[in-house]
Amino acid sequence: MKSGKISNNVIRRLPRYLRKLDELNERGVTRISSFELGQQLGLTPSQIRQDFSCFGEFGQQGYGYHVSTLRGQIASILGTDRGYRAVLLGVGNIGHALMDNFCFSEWGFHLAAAFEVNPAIIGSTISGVLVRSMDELGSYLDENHVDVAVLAVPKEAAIPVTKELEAHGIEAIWNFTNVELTEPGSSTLVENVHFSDSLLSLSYFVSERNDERAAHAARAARQ
Amino acid sequence: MKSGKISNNVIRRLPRYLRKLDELNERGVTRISSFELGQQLGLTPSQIRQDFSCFGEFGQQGYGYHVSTLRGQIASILGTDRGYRAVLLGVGNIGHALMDNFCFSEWGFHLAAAFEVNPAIIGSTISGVLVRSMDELGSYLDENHVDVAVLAVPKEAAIPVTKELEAHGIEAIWNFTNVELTEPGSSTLVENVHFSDSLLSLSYFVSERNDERAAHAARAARQ
DNA sequence: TTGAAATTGTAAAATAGTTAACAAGGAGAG
DNA sequence: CTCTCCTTGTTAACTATTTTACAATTTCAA
Repeated sequence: MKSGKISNNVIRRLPRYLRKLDELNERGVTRISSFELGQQLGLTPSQIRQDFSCFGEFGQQGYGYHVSTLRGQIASILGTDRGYRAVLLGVGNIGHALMDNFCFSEWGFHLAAAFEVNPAIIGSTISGVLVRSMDELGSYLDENHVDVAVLAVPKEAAIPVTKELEAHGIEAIWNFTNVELTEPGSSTLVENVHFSDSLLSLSYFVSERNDERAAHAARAARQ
Repeated sequence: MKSGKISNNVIRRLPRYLRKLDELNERGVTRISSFELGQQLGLTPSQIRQDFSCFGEFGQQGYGYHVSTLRGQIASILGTDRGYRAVLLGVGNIGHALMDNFCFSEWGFHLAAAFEVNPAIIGSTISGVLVRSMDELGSYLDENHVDVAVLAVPKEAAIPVTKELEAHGIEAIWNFTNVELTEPGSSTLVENVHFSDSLLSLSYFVSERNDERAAHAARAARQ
């Protein structure tokens, strides 16, 4: 078992492993080798073994990995058994969609409250979660332990709301705004979901493929 | 200027550069050095210069980079000036939120149509885009050139809809479902927006921090 | 019970990515 | 116009990540 700091790349692969293991579980697969897991995920078997070995010895020689056991171990590494509490800031389209569709509890999170400025929806309950006034945010955070804030407010509100969150002890933000929250000095953990970054990457790969095809066609035409 | 394949890491940083340059533009900043850009993004100046140098020489010695020129060059590298056409599959919460809130045109995309199975919303127009029946998908794709499909259907529909998209010539998918679409054999470009992966990574980092604190507290108590 | 086949965990090698260092050239003050 | 300072692009050194290779161990068929 490797010790010391685990690399970011490894961490980012863990949720993918978890997702695949869930799928295998559902399909009734009880054991899997690093070779087959690699095939299904497009990774090399050694990378998978190397990744797992950062955290312990989860497999068995000559057998492979027991799917549901491994699933549990990865889930635990990711902290899904710690019962983290979250609050949602901003019940606009995205916030609302998260409340309706995203199953926080599936990943061990409890969405305890939501906060909005629009009086039309303050006081309503969405998917079992009460929407409170943004004015109550500070006092709520003072009185309740919250591990993660889900930031889904409009662009303009992102910085002021973040400041208030930090002032009331929030140390982790799941950021759905397009704003770069990561401040040089700050120790707050920020995880960004930047839709536009994702689409732009795809745009690059599409362009690259188109360019390659055009170049190929041009070469063919010249001969 | 470097030649050959550009690394994935570089591509993933380009949208962040673009975002920062847009912000600088709005603030009226006209020039910036790699040093200052690095400060603001938490990257080293050499990495920034190295990244840009993959695509050409955009700076000027003794001066730095001209913000709006550089912005345009990166936007062009990412393909935002190619007028890609997109269609949306699934007008549920996420799909609807994308139509209302995500500004496709800001990134050079044109959202040409949306497709749904729910008869209650088929025929309606959302943010200027007509919602069509999913039954029309195949014929629409045969008659209209589409570069990217935005997949926001329920989990169960992800695979069949993807198969139909591919059967009608779609080669790039922006995937909002929690399903792993990347098939070993397929050449379709898939860009995933897996909310749960993102939250789980954050969960890991929160857990890591908590563990470090607990260990620190235990060490302090022992003395 | 035995032995071939399978599969892990890890050390070492190979590859990839990041940072440091610096020559070259332009900006800007006087 | 000249001189100093600034900042780039790029090469080389360094660091990190991935892959290869293999001893150790277990499974499973006969």
